[in-house]
Amino acid sequence: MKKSKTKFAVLGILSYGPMSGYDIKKFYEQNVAGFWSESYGQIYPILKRLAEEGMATRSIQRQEGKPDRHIYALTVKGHEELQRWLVEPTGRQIGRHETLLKLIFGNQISIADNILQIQRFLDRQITELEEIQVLKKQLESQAVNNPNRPFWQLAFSYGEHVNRAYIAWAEEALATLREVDQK
Amino acid sequence: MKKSKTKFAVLGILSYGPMSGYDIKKFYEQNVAGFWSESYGQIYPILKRLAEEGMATRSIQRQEGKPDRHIYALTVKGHEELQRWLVEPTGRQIGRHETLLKLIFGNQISIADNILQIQRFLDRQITELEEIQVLKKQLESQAVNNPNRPFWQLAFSYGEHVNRAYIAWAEEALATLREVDQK
DNA sequence: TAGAGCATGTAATAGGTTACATGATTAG
DNA sequence: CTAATCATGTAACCTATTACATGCTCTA
Repeated sequence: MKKSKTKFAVLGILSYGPMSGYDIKKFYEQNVAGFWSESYGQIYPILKRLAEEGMATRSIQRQEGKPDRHIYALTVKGHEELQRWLVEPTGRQIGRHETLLKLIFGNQISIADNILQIQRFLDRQITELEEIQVLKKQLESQAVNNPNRPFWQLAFSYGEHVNRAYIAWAEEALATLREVDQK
Repeated sequence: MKKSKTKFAVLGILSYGPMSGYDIKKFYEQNVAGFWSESYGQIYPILKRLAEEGMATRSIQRQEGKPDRHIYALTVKGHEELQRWLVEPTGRQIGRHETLLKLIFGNQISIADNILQIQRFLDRQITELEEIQVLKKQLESQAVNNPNRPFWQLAFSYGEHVNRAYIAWAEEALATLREVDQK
């Protein structure tokens, strides 16, 4: 049986403090776009289940002119479940990397088209690196006493390392292909 | 509507030459373990569909003592469909990186447990880097005239770059956490 | 003699996205 | 006046993995 990690992604940000499903979605979109995502279709049913299982409590916050907010807070049981997962060994991940998949079939298209694809990849990675650096600066200026801060710094540092590697590889690959093209 | 790339992964290796569903599975397991995977539950139905749509032809190869092999070969139509996808811009990928997800909740467990998780990650990346280098050496010694070879070299080079970045980050992160631990 | 490799295939199930429904407010 | 933001939730749909069925041969 394959196991979903969405439950833990939800328990995890609830450890930052009580929040709503809407907040959770926003959190993943705005801060973790690089390495995680969740959709409403997953978040809301799981929040409901967590409340039923005693992992979280639900309270309703009324608002004027806006819909009510359903605020979920971690219980001790939910917190223990989160910790159990956090210390558990993480299995090997096999992502699906479309650009690389296309690359190994590169002989079926022209060198120029291959160059174009890698150029697009490179551009995207440059943009992403800039995004990471903006988030990193934001973190550095605020939240000085936030106990989660050192972990976020490590996460952004990860993003920088990996993105720089992507960029270095793409530049090398472009140089190689341009050489092949001229022969 | 979300689009599956399995179809193109299948068309793609058929461009290397006619082969069976079993071969395709083995191919992805043995050569591309790092960035792609496919299961029989996807491969066989898709091969059937490709044959029905005129993207591939099927022939049966009888064997003694072993089951028959159903060999699929690309048609012109299949080849065109593959090329169409290969030149198409690739959208931004949002992978799900479990180690990083755990990291941003690191404040919920001890520093020692965080170190253990990153150490496991580091060990895995070192193993993977070695695997990539074995595959790279294999490629260098054989297949000198294979037109796909340069693309495979780029793919392995990608693997090396990214894995080295993983390793560099993990070592840095471990050093940082060990410092925090001593304070 | 148990298990792995060869080989094809399907059914059950799980995982996840997208579109839709609802409805008020605010910014451009 | 249109679109976005706020906010919750569900249904339809697609994607993908796992387990199972079948059955022969070779290796430990």
